[in-house]
Amino acid sequence: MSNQALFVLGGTGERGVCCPGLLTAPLDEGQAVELAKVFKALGDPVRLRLLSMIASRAGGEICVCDLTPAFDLSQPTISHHLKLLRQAGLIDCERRGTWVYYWLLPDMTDRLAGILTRPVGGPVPAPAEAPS
Amino acid sequence: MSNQALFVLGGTGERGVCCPGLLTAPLDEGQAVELAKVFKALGDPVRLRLLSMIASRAGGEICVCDLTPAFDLSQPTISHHLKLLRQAGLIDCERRGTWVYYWLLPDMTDRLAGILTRPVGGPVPAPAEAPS
DNA sequence: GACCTGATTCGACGTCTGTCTATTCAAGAT
DNA sequence: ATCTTGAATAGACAGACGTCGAATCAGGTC
Repeated sequence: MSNQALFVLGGTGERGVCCPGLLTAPLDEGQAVELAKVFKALGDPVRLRLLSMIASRAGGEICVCDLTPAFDLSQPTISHHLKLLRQAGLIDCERRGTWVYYWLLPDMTDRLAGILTRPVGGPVPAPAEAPS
Repeated sequence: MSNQALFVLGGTGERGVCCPGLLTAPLDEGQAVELAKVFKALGDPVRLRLLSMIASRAGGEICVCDLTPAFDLSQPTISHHLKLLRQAGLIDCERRGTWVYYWLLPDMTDRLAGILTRPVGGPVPAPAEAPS
């Protein structure tokens, strides 16, 4: 159950349109639960660094053995964080011989970016911030 | 210390350019810690729903008294979640008479969207997903 | 086969988080 | 001044989370 978390996120099928969006209409319970899983995965400094290392890697993928030494953490801990990122649908991996390689799944980050992007008009510009 | 969390996020000054980005280069420790605080604030279904209710509100702001009854939670719990969103720099509030009104701070969501957006070229398209 | 190395899984443990009730604070109304 | 209502704070507590060491699994080498 990796990418089951895609309700608002765009669904698994084609979905050209630009996402309902967090900022345009109230999320319902189920949507919020699914979305929260993904943001929760991003809510840890170690996982953010892992994700950015994976995403920015020239060639598109990186070996666990190149990730681990960048942290002052045990190897099982890194493995744990990678698992959470994978369960959130942000990355995927494959074993090749002795090593395991990870890569970004850009669909998910694209969807998140879309969800956080305000529509041109917005729900209404907001009158001002300090009336009194 | 509300908006102290803006390193990668764009800084407090003007910063027209489109953010270093999570996906283009490895985040350093400090950047990751600050960014994680914001994503952590988004990593809860209740807070996501609160944020979306606030953001999508016509007029730009909403009274706490309109938020609370939408949830099956105690009033202090809602207050607690609003505080976390505020500390993350995602919303702000103001008391007007008996009531307290909240509104979105779009700068933060804009920055997050930018951070999650891949640059046109990308760090390199990624060769393919399943070599072997 | 036995052995070695890279990576994941398992259990345990301390900390952090979400929730509650009770209390306090702020602003009006009587 | 006292009371009432809306909201925030304080303290408590169960459950989730991040980390570790030990054990297990997957491949390759000898």
